[in-house]
Amino acid sequence: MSDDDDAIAAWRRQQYPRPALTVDLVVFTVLDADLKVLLIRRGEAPFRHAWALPGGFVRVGDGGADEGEDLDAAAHRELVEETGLPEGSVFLEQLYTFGRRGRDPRGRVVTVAYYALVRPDLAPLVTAGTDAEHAEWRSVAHVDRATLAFDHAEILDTAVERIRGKLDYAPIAFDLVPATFSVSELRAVHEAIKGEADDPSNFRRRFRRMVEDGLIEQAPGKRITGRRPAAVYRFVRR
Amino acid sequence: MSDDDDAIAAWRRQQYPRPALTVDLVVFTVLDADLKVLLIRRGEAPFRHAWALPGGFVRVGDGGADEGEDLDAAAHRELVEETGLPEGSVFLEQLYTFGRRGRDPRGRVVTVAYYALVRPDLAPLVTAGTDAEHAEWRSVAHVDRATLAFDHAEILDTAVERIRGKLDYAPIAFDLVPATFSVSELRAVHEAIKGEADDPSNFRRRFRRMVEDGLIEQAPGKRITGRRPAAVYRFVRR
DNA sequence: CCAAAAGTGTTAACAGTACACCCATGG
DNA sequence: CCATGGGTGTACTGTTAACACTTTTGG
Repeated sequence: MSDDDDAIAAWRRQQYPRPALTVDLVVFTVLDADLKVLLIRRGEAPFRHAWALPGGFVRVGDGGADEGEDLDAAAHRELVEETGLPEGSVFLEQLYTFGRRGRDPRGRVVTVAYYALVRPDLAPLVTAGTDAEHAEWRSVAHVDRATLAFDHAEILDTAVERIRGKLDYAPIAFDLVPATFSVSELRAVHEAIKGEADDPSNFRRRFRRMVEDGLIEQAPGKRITGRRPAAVYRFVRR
Repeated sequence: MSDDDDAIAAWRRQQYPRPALTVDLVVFTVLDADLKVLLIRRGEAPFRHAWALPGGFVRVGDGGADEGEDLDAAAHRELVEETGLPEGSVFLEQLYTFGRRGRDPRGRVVTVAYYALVRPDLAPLVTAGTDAEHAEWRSVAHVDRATLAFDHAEILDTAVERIRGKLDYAPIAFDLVPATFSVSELRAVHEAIKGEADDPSNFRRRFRRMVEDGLIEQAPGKRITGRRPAAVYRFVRR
């Protein structure tokens, strides 16, 4: 294929200007029936000392032997670096790509945003990690959009919109509860994401339907809360 | 902000390797009750003579006075360049970003894919344009995925999946019919996208509800088809 | 008159909403 | 014994799927 090789060589000589490429992560969890997002306090300019989403540059390779990493791999790597959570324990999906010029004062930086869902039993491990002093779970409702670095307010709002929409037709709530959960724990997740109360009785019917459909199965034991113990269930992965 | 300026200068000297950045377009229309996608026959290596999605490089700027263009602007520009259709006559939305290493033999190229919806009365103008000989509307059902350039088969399938999903909750079908349309014309669009028949009577009921909700209003005149003439309607933009 | 599409109507099944009510437990 | 959340039931409403039927046109 010397035809191709020629074209490739010519193309490399041409050297169009290229943007820097990053991935940013919107990492959610639900704690105390409240939707939280993981924010990092920046240690360096620009936006030094401001709160920002975790993220970093995509390893792109040198165009030769080093081929770099896939976008998804970059997102996974950043997730592990910033949270310390084991690979595979967290739901991760591409959200949207933000490339407005001027969104980064350092120059043209395009970012591929991902969102992640962390189970609440893993959430405390994140802020207990090596980056303890500058990573924090913050209530999505109370985050001050105006002080977030870059265009991260827009990214955050896009991610919230996405999980609100997906909640109705995709089983994402199961990534925000422990491996076993009670009916009201799952309902609390729905309420935290939607931001409004959900009739316990009606939610229970939808829950029962999922059991009948084999999406959920009952697990042994009971959840002891100080009130009446609740049955616990687990999500059936397929 | 000399703190920022220092950081910016230091960052520019660092010069991480950067990927090339393109936008690719999945341009849909519906002709003869069949979902079509616009394909281009490539004139240059790699994948010379293969069919591909239209697209091109994002103008990124030189990091100085030239700031380049936004991603959406790049997609709009490519759309105009490749279809010749007037700005604003076509629905355009970001789809997904594909950045698998090895997806382009020339090196690391990340592409932000967009999808577009072209009204059928405008569709013939596209293939009649200056690029007439190498742009073609092809039936989505019959496109040979295996011979498409790059990872464009994957991009196409992602776009089809997207519009199938959105059809149920977003008014995208109105971007695939002329300014005025009959009930069965709109139904034909739904059927073309879903790929299955839709009960005419039940579709009519949903249609009537949209009229009652003010989403659609009746337009003067009738659609003469050779059979019984049908009432025509128009979408009410809000 | 016949084929075909426009257009109307009916039914049963199902899913969502609102609400009343009983049950089990810790304090 | 009582406050609280777990858990059950029910009446009402709206939506969907399936299908029978009438109307209007061109050939």
